[in-house]
Amino acid sequence: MLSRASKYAILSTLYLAEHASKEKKMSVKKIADAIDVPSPFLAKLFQQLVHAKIISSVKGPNGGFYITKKNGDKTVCDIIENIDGLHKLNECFLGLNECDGENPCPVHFIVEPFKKSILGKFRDKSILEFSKEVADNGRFLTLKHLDLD
Amino acid sequence: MLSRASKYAILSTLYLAEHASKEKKMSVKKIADAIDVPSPFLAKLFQQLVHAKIISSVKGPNGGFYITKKNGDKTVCDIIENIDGLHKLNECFLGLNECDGENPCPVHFIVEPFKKSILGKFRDKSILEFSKEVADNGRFLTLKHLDLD
DNA sequence: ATAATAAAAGATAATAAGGTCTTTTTATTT
DNA sequence: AAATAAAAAGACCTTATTATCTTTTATTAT
Ligand code: FES
Ligand code: FES
Repeated sequence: MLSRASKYAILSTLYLAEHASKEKKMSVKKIADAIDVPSPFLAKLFQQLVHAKIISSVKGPNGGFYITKKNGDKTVCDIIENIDGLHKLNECFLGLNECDGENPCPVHFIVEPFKKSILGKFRDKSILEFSKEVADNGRFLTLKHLDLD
Repeated sequence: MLSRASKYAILSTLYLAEHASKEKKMSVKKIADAIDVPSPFLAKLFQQLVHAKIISSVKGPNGGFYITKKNGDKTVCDIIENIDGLHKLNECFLGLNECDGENPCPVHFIVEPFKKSILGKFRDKSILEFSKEVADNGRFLTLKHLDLD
């Protein structure tokens, strides 16, 4: 449904929201290591996100990426829109050209509410709210295999 | 979530279930044309499905593919399992290595019930039942752009 | 000013997914 | 028996995605 690129971008942005700030910027390398994402690839993705004003960046020593209040109002939806395009969230589960009630596939009426629900969450919650939720629940959104024992 | 290959395989098999029988076998070409799927690609997919005894085939003149009662008891789940592998239906929506309640991502509790529900449908309904449902509702499961006016 | 640091930009490479083509085998019809 | 039709098998090509590398530019600390 989402490309790996979008997933990387989402996880990394949430990580950034939780761990960086204007005062404590973070380099791609650090973030990439933390959540186990290929760092040159992430660099590309972050470029796009800066362009879309979803995150901020400063070059040079002590530079790096961070998230301002204003950035934080952006949504996961905005990330997806900029990396994959929103249509990726609205495709028919079985690949029909149109996903709607007019000529629905056999699972449409299961898929439709799910899509509505997830799109809603991605659109209505800001990135900061998402990241707060993650932190409050003590979650680690990393691709690294963690041994949590 | 599902690869295009799986989607093609599912749509084509449902088409086959509705339109072919031991007495009226169908060639790849015909099916591919009907639902607008690349025919050599479909041929490959059908090979795998025959191997997995999900559909049947006979070579030579008036040969082709068809579905027996026994085939018809197979499920969409079986198709997915043979083309993509079932794990494709159980991945984390945001790409985490494990999708479970232990370290869930922010959308896990929306995704989880959806996955359960769709997996249930794919596992409990036979291909014949699915295809009957499609026929009864007068649906066309094709990738061709239909002008339904 | 200079050196160092980190992002931006763009070119390039590797891999995987999707798609096609050719030859072989098997069954059917004439 | 010969011709033909269709699937099986496998090699091959194309495109998109994922990933990396190199150069340039901006910023900061010395
Ligand atoms: S038509 Fe297939 S999911 Fe909506
Ligand atoms: S952990 Fe992300 S969907 Fe289950």
